[in-house]
Amino acid sequence: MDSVFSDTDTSCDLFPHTDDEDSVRGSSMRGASPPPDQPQQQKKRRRGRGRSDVSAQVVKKSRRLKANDRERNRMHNLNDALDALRGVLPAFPDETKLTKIETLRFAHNYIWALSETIRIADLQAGRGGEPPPLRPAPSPASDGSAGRCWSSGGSSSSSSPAYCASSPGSPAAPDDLLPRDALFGFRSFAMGIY
DNA sequence: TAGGCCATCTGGTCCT
DNA sequence: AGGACCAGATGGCCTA
Repeated sequence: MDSVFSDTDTSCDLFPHTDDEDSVRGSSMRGASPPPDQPQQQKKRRRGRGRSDVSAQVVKKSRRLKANDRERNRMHNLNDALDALRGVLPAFPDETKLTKIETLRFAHNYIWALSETIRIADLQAGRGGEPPPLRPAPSPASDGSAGRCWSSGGSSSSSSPAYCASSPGSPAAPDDLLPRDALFGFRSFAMGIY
């Protein structure tokens, strides 16, 4: 049973990457490591059946090249998905592109912030009272790599960030909902700067 | 120049 | 068996 995000081929559906062009057949190789010329192995083998060894090597090499091509394409799909994710995150027009890790962390925090906004709005609509306290942010530390800034400040759970003043809206267009300062504050917050 | 980020290659492992 | 996924290695580019 694959989840909605089950990989394997869904990414290809969402972000069809024309691998034919941009994975320049075989040797685009920017930082490609030089072919691991296995010298000692070359010298060692070659007893007896030379011919079948050669053909086996040819087969092996062509399999490797195909695998390289697939891997390249897979990474391109991954990057396309990352670009799509960047596209729905709030960003200033003149801002430099988020790195991969920044994009993931930002998205993680952004989702949390939006869900908090919705939760608070629902609660307020329900009883018309004071805004409930924010729940603690999900600790990215649990995912292993992120989050050195999250718990350090401790400001996130007590003081209501600026974005909470806005009404919940489409995640696709938070720029429209937030004043620039609030957006910056929110973004800094969501990026883990606070 | 060091450090960060990235693209690519590669071999291993898991899955279908 | 072949493909997808993953992590390590390598080298290029860019910026402080």
